[in-house]
Amino acid sequence: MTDTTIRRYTDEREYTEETEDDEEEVVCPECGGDLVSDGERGETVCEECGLVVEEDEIDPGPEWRAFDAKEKDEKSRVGAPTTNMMHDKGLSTNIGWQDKDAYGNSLSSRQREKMQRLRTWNERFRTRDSKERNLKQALGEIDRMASALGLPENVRETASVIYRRALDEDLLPGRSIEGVATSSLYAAARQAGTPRSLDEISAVSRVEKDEIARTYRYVVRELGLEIQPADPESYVPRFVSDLELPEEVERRARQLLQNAKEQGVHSGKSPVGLAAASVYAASLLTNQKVTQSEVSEVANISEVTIRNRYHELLEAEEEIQQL
DNA sequence: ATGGTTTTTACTGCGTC
DNA sequence: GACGCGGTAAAAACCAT
Repeated sequence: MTDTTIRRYTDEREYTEETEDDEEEVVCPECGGDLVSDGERGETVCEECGLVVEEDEIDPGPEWRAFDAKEKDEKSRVGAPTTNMMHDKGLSTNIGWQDKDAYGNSLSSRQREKMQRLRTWNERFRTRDSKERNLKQALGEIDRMASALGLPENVRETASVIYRRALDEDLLPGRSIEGVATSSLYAAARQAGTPRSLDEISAVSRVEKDEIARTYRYVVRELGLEIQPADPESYVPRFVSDLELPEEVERRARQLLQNAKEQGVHSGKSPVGLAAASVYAASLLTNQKVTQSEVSEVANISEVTIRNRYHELLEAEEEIQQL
């Protein structure tokens, strides 16, 4: 047991999951020969066997140079690398970037302008309504979960703000809407000081706990959300009311926790466990009849943990009184 | 992967109603 | 004897490296 460890119990540790992939080697899938790109037609052809490898319509990766033909020639790619990451798997309408018609002939300047406008609008609509749909579904989910957890209005709003930001920052591709929605709610609940444990959250979500945790970390990191480790005190009121204990217990519990904090006993421990223990200890001190198993029930914490924690709480209490 | 820390699980003994 | 409580050892979970 060390008192220097200031590990925080969080569900928010960051994992580095970023992988910077190098550009893939461009070789012919058939014969392995070098590929030569034909700027004229936007095709890539194998030197050896003449296989024509289709160029991608709209590059789903770095989108910003899809219209720049010169760049494209220099860094030509084979095929569309990540179509699965797109919500529609790249199946919705795409308009080629080249100003050629179906036969490879150049378009008149009038036509070119027209195509340009079409591209713009097609892109706008495509992304807009996919995002709208996305948002609608997510907000529905957030609402559903929030009411299942008895979370107030402001938390839902925060959650939806977080979700929107995630959407704007293109954090969605590769992650489920559900997962991100759940994570947003989790984050919002914590930010608002009415945290729900991962267990509680995952109970009402359609997503596995693991994924929620992972997505949560990701979202928090990408959006630079600042969320402190949950404060044990914020769980107290809920436990107290679930157990139908008087308000006196709540006050006492808070007091215990504050003392513990001053003594630094709480670092690295589960906030939920601490809260549960404080409630138990407090009801002991105020002569309420509550069993450990009852508390462990509402807090979703093992009795053993409650025992360990509440001893520590009482010790901390004594120490404080001696000063 | 590994290691250190915390939490959980499972079991046991003790006292009381 | 069931129940509440305490303790312990081993397993599992978790975070950090």
